[in-house]
Formats: sequence, structure tokens, C-alpha cells
Amino acid sequence: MRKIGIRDVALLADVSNGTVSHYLNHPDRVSAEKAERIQRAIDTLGFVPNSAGRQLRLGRSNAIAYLAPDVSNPFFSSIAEGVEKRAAESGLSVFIANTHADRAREDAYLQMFEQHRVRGMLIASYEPIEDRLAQVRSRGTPAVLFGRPVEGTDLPYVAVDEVLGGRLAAQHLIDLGRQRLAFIGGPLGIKQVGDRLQGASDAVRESGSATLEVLNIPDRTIAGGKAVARELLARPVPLRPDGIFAVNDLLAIGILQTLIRGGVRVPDDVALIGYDDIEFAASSIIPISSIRSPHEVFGIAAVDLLLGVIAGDAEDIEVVYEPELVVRDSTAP
Amino acid sequence: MRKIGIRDVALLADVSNGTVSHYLNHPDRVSAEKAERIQRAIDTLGFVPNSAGRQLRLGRSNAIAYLAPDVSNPFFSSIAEGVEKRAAESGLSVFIANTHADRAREDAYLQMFEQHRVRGMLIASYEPIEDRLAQVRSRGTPAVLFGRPVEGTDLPYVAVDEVLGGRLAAQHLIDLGRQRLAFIGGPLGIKQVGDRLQGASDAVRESGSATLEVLNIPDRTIAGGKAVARELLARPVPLRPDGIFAVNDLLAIGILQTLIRGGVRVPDDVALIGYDDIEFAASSIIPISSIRSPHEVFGIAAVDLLLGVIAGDAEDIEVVYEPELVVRDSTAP
DNA sequence: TTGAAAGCGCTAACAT
DNA sequence: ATGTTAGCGCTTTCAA
Repeated sequence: MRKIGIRDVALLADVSNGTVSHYLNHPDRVSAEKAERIQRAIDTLGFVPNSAGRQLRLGRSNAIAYLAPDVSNPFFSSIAEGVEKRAAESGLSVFIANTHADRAREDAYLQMFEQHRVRGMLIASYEPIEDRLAQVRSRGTPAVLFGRPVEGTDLPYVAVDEVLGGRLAAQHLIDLGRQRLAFIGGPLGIKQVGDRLQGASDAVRESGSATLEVLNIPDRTIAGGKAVARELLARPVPLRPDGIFAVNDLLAIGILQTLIRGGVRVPDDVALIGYDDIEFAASSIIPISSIRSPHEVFGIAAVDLLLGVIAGDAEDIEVVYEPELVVRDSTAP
Repeated sequence: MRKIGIRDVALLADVSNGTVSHYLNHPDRVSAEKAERIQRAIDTLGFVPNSAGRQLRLGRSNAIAYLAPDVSNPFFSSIAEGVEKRAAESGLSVFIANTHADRAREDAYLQMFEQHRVRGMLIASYEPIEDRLAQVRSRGTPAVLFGRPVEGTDLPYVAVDEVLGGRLAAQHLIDLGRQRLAFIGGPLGIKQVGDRLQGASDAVRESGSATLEVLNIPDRTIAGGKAVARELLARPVPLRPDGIFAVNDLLAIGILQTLIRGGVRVPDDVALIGYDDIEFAASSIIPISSIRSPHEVFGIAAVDLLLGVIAGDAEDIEVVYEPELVVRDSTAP
């Protein structure tokens, strides 16, 4: 099958393999004449360098890895864009892996990429991954996390202030005059979810008058939103919340659609705000207010941070962005 | 940094490096006692095998590649699920690459994966890629295409019958009594788009009475759908189509939302059908009828086909699925 | 069951 | 400017 190596090229071009290698890596150090002979030989033979050989010799690859729980979630794929873009600028390839928020798969990929000796890993995970990562890092593969790691780690990370995001969302509903708020999302054990609830609950407490009900559901999807909205519809009207903060936009989309079909007026009867500001939120039948975190710039920042760590520029080991309130019709005054 | 190799393990375990390798690859051929010593040494040292070394020795990697134009499109990410699943069952890793429908990026990834000596590539592309792939294949890396390749290639592929899909969609609108159909989508040069239009146009012609207007737009996104729907709204009512076939669901979602906001009743005034049956189509405010192609099974089939090609089981070189009409409220009678 | 040793394809001294 | 050569880490005969 694939048999053509650098020596075949050298043979055909009638030079030494060292010269071919030079031509490949330092074209300026090869005479024009031989350069042409070599190029012709490469074309004739269909030579493609074997990266395993190069990598083995160099002791390192030129790839980084990006692990995300769900690449089909627009949030993570936007990050991927930024990552690829910046990596390409630095001459690095990116291996993307879809972990499906599954620990076993995360572990498998961690292992695989470590075996491949990637230069570093960028990791987004719902699962606590700090421990497993610590081992990988101690063996020499640097990593950058998306999202704030648990206390007590020195993991570099890129994050948004989720607590602030939660606060912004709840405060917005309160400013609208809503008093019976509901937080919909879960599992609360997930850091992002817990942080957003924390922020929301802070805002509610400080308001002195509003109340916050928590609907802890396992599934942050459109289907999950529909299901929980059906429960809401089953309640007598006075017991329904008048302001809903859905912990992500998918959930909000599902909730919105079911509420509307149930005859609830949004935002008049119930104001609704999501989180993440994915494209589908803006293009929903009633555009949904949301909390926007940086997406693409997120990926860029992570690559920069990783490169910094690799280069040994210890400097800042964390980058935190502030989320931003995006008001749309679902919470229009 | 990463210095621990098989020899270090061998040294610490007081065996030869060959024995360590045996333990790694054929554990049954190593005595229990040494096996334990080796394992202990591995743990102590934190040894992680270097896949470059293995790959170089073996002459092949154990990874395949999946190139898709847009992983954030649920259609392609569903395929990815199937691919990963089946690949894992066969002990293969999958490298996912996002080409952004950009030829240069496709080429870059093609080259990169060829250099990495992947076992094979699975490729979804809007661009004609057959020629470039031919070279790769001739050098020994097999490939399987998603979607029917241009005539005259022997590229193995997995596809759905897009012409049939287009026909099903249009026929459904016609069966509903719609006479002034509009096909919305483009660019027509893209195979899938052209094929779907072909099928729709066949159905219209055979109906003998219906007409088909083509709105050729460059952008198959929600935003694109909104834009074209605004054009429709600007028309006098009698000049609007009474049945719309959007070439994909994203487009249909955008169209639906703008039409509804414009006071058009769906499906009463205009019946609307999309294509792909992504999750968002079913969960739209008015669930959108669509043409469903197999998604996950698609990825599975592609891997199987690739494995077949690798193994040399020439058998069938093409797998074609039939799409299926999914009727929802947007075309309810 | 275990060890010794050759070599996969490549790069980078070093020598010329 | 070009050639020679020694490995990078691993697997796998082949012997013992």
C-alpha cells in the first residue's frame, strides 16, 4: 500500500535522503537545481510525508485537541471555530472530539490524545475532570479548561462569570416587575447550572420581595423544556410563575413553544429568558432574551492561553469574560 | 517533558523491553509474575505508550477521519454519532474535521490526514471533491463519500435518493391541492440542491396542472429563510405561492417564522415543507413537515462500507437509502 | 516465557 | 550545498 518514503524520492532525484529532508524543512538550503529534481520526484512518486516518522524524530506532534461534550450544540461548535482559526494561524492542527458528556468517552479521548502526544488539550466538560486531567498534566501535556475549575486546582481556564450571568437574568426579570420567578434547569450538581442559580438567587434575595422557585430537571434540551412547560400548564394560573429563567436556550425554546400552544402569552403572562444566546434563540417565533457569553473569542482565548502555557509564559492562568444581557421580545416591557 | 518510554518500564520491572511490549499487546504471553511487575512499573512511572512509535513500526494508524462541512449542522453531527459509535466498536479512533465548506480547508485536512496515515476517510462535502480524492485514493488511503458522487467515478458512497426526496416533498404539496409551488434553496450547482429540485420538478410536471417557481438563494440558513420570506410578504397575496418546498429545514424555520409574523396562516394560506428532519423542525412553533433521511445509520453504514473496502471485500460500493416523508402541522390537510 | 536485535520514516547534527 | 549517520519509541521475528 503506502510504500513511498523519503528515500525513494532521494533515489529518483539522485540526491541523498538528507537533502530531500532539507528541501522539505528548509527549502532555502537546497540548490535550485536539486530542489526542482526533488519536487519532480515527489510529484512523480506521489510522495506524502509520514507524520509518524517526523513526530517520532521530533518528539512532538503539531496538533492540539479540543474535547467538547456535544459538538452539535451551537455553543461548542462556535468555540471550535475560534479554536481552529487560531490554531491554524499558529500552524497547529486541531483534533475535535465529541465526548457526549460521557466520562468513559472523555477518558478514552484523553488517553488517545495523550498517546498521540498532542501539544495540549482544550477541554469543555460537564463532568468534574480536574483529577483526571491532573495526571495528564503531570506527565507533560498541558491543558486548558473551558469553564471555571473547582477550587484548589491550578488549571488554566477560560470562563465566563456564570454567577454574574445568572444574576443578570434574574435581575432583568425583577426589573420587569416580575415577582414569582422560576429557575428551570439541572442537574444542579453541574457547575454552570449551580453557578447560574446562585447568581439568580442572589438577585432575588436582594430584591427583598421576589420569590424564586427551582424546577430541577435532568435534561437541558428542547424536549426537556416542553415537558416541564406541560407541568406548568397543568397548574392553576395563579400558581404559575410570571418570570422564567431557563438555564439554557434549548430549554427556553421548548418552554416557549409549549407555553404558547397552551395559550400563555409571552411576555405578558410569563416573561422568559434563556442563556447562551444561540442562533436559534434569536430566530425563535418570539425571539428569546438570553445571556450572551463570548463564543468564538472564547476558543481563540483558550488557544492563546494554551500556547502561553506551552511557551512557559506563566503570566495569567485564567481568562474570565463577563456575560451580557440580550433583551428580546420574550421579556419586552 | 515526556521522557518515559517502554525501556524505562522494562528497566524498572527488570525485564526486557520486548517483554513489556508483549505485555502490552499480547498479555497472555507473559507470566503473571512479570506482568504484575510490569504493570506496577507502568503505574509508578506514569508510562503512556507513544502512538507515533507504534504507528511507525506498524505502518498504519488506527484512526479514521470524518470531514464534514459544518459540524454544528445537526445533520452532520448526527452522522458523526454513528461514525464514532461504529468506529469505536471496531477499535478505531475518529478524527473529526470541520471544513466550513471551504476547499482550501478540505485540502488542508485531506493532506493532514493522509500524512497521519489514517486508515480511511469519510467525507461529506458540498464541493466537488472527487478529483482531489482520486489522488489520495490512488496513494492508498481509501475514502467513502456521503452523497452520490459525480458520474464516472468508482468512489464508494452512502447516499439518500435526493431526487426521490424532492419528489416526495412536491408530491405531498400537490396532493394537498396546492398548485402554485415554490422551491426555495440554492445554489443550484450543489448536487443535493439540484437533485431535490429535479425531483420536485418531476412531480410538478407529472401533475399536469401545478406550477413551480424557483427562488434561488445563496444561503441555506435560518437568516436566509427570513430574508426570502420577507420578499414573499412584499408580494400581493395572489402572487404568493400556496405551497413552499424549502431545500432544508433551517431555511424552512426562517421562512415559517417570518411568514407567521407577517400574518400568513400556515398551512392554510401556505403549506410548508422542509428537508432533513432536524430536531428543530419538529420543535418549531408550528412543527414543520420534512423529508427524513437516515442520520445516524448513515454514519454506521459509511464506516461499514469503509471497513469493507479496507478489507478488500469489494462487494457493493454504494449504499443508497430512501428518504421518507414526515407530515406535521405545517402541511396538515 | 523471555530476550536480543532489526528497522519502520524521518530529522538534524556533523562531516565533507 | 550536500551526504552520512544516529537514533526517536515501538513491535516483532528469531533464538534461547
